Amino acid sequence: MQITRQTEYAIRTLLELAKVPKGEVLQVKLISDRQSIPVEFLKKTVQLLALAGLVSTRRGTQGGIMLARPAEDITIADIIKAIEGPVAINLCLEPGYVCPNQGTCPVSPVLARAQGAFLRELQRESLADLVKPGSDKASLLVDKGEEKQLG
Amino acid sequence: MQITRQTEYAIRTLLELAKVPKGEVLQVKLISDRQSIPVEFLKKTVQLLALAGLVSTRRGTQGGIMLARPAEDITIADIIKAIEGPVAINLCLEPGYVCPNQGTCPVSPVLARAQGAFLRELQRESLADLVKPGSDKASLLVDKGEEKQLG
DNA sequence: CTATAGTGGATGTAATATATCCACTTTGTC
DNA sequence: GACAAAGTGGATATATTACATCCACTATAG
Repeated sequence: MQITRQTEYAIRTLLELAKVPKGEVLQVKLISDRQSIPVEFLKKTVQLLALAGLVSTRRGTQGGIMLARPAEDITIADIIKAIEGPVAINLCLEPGYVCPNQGTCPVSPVLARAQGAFLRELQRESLADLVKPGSDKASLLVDKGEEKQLG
Repeated sequence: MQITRQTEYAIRTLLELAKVPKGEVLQVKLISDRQSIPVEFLKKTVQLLALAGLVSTRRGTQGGIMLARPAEDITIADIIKAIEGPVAINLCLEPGYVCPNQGTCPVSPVLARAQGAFLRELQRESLADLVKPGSDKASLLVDKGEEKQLG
């Protein structure tokens, strides 16, 4: 019930890229230093991001990586999906899965709605929104409180 | 980014309990048969549910387990929490965690909101709602479609 | 041609999820 | 009171996944 550390690395990486003027590249090594991410591991992560079409890469001296599309068009949902594959909060929501309880199971609809709400929320803000200062940091506390209310 | 199988076992177990007349118990063994859950594993699971105050247990012959509170007062969010502990979609949302990037990190607010939306959705329906027939099974397909739209 | 930087495969390690075994306690019934 | 049924709890095993490292390779700017 958590995004993986690799996904978090990916998010932080893309945020770094989003902060850089369009067209410029950043070296993976540099990002790994800034964000304290093991280089070799970050390299793998970047490959997944490239495969998903979120970053493009340039080899050789002066090489590096950059966003493959405008920061306005990338959301955290995209990043999670790039690293972890399609989001499926439970096995029964995985694409192609056929539930043995075909329609009699009342749980999957609920999980599906919750997952939908989750993704919808993540799609509301782009990387561009996130890197521009003065956003809504206060909401963190609010929502954390709500989580506490649960238990 | 998935609930564990154990959590799903727990959900299915509580649904079984919710279907039974109030005050009656079900044996763990019986539930494990009906739901094809390894008995020994289910026993552990039930212990967690009991610890969380979701089921109460009766030992000895004629023993078994039952809901510890009305089915109207139990949601899937409660069950997830009982088995997996407090929901924290990412490390930085875990209770007591202090982010090294204290307030400069734009990600946690977004994740927190998404997680909030997720939990809120799960809290909208109780076990009682789920076991009564004729609910909203159609929404499954709708929300799955939306997930596809993402990729 | 050489240093730089991404590519890709193999491998290792740790953590977690899943499951099993078994000895023990409680309790209803004969 | 003995016995069987049923939950309790600890130890252990296995599988899967997450996380990480190593290294040989390829492309490219200067």
